[in-house]
Amino acid sequence: MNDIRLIREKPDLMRDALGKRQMETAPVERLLALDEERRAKLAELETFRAQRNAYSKEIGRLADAARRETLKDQVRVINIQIDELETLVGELDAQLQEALYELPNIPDADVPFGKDDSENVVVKTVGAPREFAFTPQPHYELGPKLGYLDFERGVKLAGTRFYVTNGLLAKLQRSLIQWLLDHHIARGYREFGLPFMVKEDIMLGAGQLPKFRENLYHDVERDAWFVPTAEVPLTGLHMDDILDGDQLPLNYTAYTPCFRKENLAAGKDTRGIKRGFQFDKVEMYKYCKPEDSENELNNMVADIESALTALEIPYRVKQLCTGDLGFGSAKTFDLEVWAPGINEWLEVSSASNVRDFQARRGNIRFRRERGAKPEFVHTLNGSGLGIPRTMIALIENYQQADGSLAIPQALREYTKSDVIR
RNA sequence: GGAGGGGUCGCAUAGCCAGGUCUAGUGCGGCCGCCUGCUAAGCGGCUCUAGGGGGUUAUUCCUCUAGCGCGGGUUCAAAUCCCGCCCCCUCCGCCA
Repeated sequence: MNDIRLIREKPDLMRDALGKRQMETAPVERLLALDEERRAKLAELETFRAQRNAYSKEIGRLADAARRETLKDQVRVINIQIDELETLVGELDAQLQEALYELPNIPDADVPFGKDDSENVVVKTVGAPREFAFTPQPHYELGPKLGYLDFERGVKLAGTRFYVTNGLLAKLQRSLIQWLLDHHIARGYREFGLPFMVKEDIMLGAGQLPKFRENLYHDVERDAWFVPTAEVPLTGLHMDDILDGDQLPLNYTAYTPCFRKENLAAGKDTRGIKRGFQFDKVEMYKYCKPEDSENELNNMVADIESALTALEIPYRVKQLCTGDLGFGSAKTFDLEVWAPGINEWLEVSSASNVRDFQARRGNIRFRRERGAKPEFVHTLNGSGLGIPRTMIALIENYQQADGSLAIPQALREYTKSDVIR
């Protein structure tokens, strides 16, 4: 959510941001009109309330019964006005809120302009794709051949877009999660074990609702929503808090499964384990001071890169252009790994500086020092990493001519073996 | 699932039964000042959040509104009375 005062005072910033994102600017005009009307009515309402407070106080003091009754009558009249105005202001508030929710974050000045994902910019490519002496197989053939990846039983248990792993592949996946967490912890992140369901107001505060309602699983009886990413509970941790400025930045990491309803047509995008209704992810998250967020985004990207480097898989870093930037993000880098079997770059991480967009909505603030006014923190999030796609990269990059898989050096401590066959 | 107790300005508490100087008191903590070789003590003052209006527009300032777990209701007026919900504690029952 953007700052209404900023939009009020500098509407061109918002119009410009929408233009860069290839979006209509009409919502800004509607918002400005709403805001002006709301403030006018609010002033009116508050004047009446001040009047009522004064009269009520006087009634309490008056000894004369007749005069008391006269004043009571006057307040009753005022109360009719107040009721009307309260209803009106309430409606305007709701509309304003809704209008604010519809406006995306303002892209940073250094985000390249572009109309869509075709204009994202590859910032760097690290590691050359491995040369194979044989034709590398896609993971969805290799896995089942090894007997450790079972699509049929996934469907049997939970329907389309689910799968089952077993044996060494299941262990490799668990090892990967554990290694990633330990890797981040060693670089200064604190691990969290989180609920995989959250209440609706946490979803709202994290910005998943109302926008992504149709993509979320939830229990209608209990106000419990399955998390689509650990970013949601990690944001929720400090909602309505006023953090101590000295403690910032806070670097958090957590493993959770992620649940997303995405009704895609069957095809290239849903083949294999690339896009399930449930997937595992290790998430990274930062709360920091506004002046530090740009640098912290670079730090986070470096942290993700160090994981990919240690896993020894070729990757590239892409900066998203204005037209492809996520709704809440001011600046985003995607990290993609090379998958030689399916022959494509796979997004395993997306690291974003959200600035105060999420903090304002979730009311997450900090105080620079005792007595100072609370300010909104900046938040950043990034995957570190998405597990299924990283698994695809591991399986396809580490496959050997005999159909077995080598285990990356970094993970052997966890898997207690160096090959899967 | 049943019975009882509780949720108040950072922390601890008072206020609620008997609605109105509650502008929510007190203690602790914290900040500023005074006093004092130093420290401590003592004395005085200050202490939350959000929003609106006015004045300057760089900050300071003046004023109003709202907030006592959340949401409704009664009333001229609600921390206080009524209804619903949430959370915490104790005990009983059930259960992995």
